[in-house]
Amino acid sequence: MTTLKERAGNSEVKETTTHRILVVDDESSISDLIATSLRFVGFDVRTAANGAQALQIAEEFHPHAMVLDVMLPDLDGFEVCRQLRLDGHNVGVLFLTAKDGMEDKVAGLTIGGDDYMTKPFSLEELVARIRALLRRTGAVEILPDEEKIRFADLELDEATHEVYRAGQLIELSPTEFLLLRYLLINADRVVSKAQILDHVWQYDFRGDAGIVETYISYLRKKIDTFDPPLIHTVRGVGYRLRMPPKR
Amino acid sequence: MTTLKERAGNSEVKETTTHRILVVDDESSISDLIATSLRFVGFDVRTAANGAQALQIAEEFHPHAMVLDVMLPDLDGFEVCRQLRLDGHNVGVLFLTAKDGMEDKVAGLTIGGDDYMTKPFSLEELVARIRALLRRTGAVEILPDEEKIRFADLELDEATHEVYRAGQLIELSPTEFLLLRYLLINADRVVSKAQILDHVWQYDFRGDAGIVETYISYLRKKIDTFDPPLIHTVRGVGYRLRMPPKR
DNA sequence: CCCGTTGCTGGGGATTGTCTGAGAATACTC
DNA sequence: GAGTATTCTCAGACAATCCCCAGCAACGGG
Repeated sequence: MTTLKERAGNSEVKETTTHRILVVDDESSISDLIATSLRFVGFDVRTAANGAQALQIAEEFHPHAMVLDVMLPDLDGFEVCRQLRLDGHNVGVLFLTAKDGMEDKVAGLTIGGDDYMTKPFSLEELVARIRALLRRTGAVEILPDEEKIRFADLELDEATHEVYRAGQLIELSPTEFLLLRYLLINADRVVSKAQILDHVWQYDFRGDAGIVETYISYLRKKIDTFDPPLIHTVRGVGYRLRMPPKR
Repeated sequence: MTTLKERAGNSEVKETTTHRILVVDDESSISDLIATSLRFVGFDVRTAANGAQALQIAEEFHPHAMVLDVMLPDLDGFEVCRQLRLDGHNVGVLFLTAKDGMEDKVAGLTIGGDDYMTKPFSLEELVARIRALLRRTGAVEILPDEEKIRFADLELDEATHEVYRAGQLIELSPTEFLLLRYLLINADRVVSKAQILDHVWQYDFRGDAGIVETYISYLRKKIDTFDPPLIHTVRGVGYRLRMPPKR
């Protein structure tokens, strides 16, 4: 996996106003990864390694949202959440759960505005869900209410999971959808295959970057057979979504 | 008819005006669950863990409706209700009871606009009943009195529990009805199987999400054999009620 | 213009997600 | 208390998707 540092200064859409996010996970590799990613898109992030610490930090930090592993060394994630609510913190929570066993415990996690993801996940998805969470819990009037991303005659709707090109509905597989969203968020900028891999694929993906080429090819077949092609290859660097130079 | 335009965030229909609901249950996990759910659909919620506390809070909070466990550590639910009425509080009550002989007793005691449910229940149903309660007790001119939800040629009537597709009456089992209702409330947006499970099924359901597939299949057989199919699968994400793409 | 490098794309096997029917267990109804 | 409706589990069938590979195309430096 490429380091996230290399991306500094050249990608993602930054938040206009700073929202505070508290990330709680006992594996520092995971919380660092998440924190770096969230910071980079403009959030104000703090991390905690256990439940007690989380409660303590929340007390002074007053996060708008939390990323909370359900499996913590001391209190479990649910308890942390419950205590926060008792203290009157109106905070949206994105729970993280391992993909085994816990699945039944997951019941009840999506009531209210909360949400959950199973590990491993893709960072792109994490950021998208945090945004959705902030939007839902109403803590935020700043984020646009409409969950659509547009570029040229491309339109991607997060709520309905629909994609239109030139007004025409296009069916995409889950991975294709994530990839296109990443390209759209970074419209007009070049993104490297490594960046794409880091954001779109699950963080434990151990294949090579060739897979990105395959999926770019899929996307092109589906959305770029229309007239002005939008997905452009920047040889040796990566890909870029851009309008044809008009004159 | 529930207006869908006032939909907020990514699910449920929010109240236009805030109504105050007091939730009384000695199990904090239950009252938390209920409170979170009610808050999320826009109510102003307070909780109490026993009868005395309930009376005290009611004194200053003046709730429009209450969710009241009949089994409380001190006074029982009926007594709490009686005292409130004596004090001139015109409040609709939704009683909660465990699933044991008590049911008949409760049924006899729910006078006027009151209602009761046996534990465990589904959150979707709870919200529906609170709304019905507010409507009946008249405390509320704000909620629309026509209790119908429509989408395309589908019509669901909350008062009569009837469902029509293309003007034709369709018989649904209780669970099918709740599921369809949830889909209708979230018409046009994707809902995950986990969300459906959390809202439609009883909160103590410990099975896996496969049950949702089964019920979607039942629903399709009953309401989607008509011409434009409305229930659509979004692979890897969930389900969505939508009109046939009209372009 | 040649050739190494990089990117594109079709093929295909493995995996995963979804649908549906059958049947057991439970809850209702008369 | 028998008969019916409903809920829920499970497993097989089917299809979409994921991922790897290999051959070919395009590019660009010498």
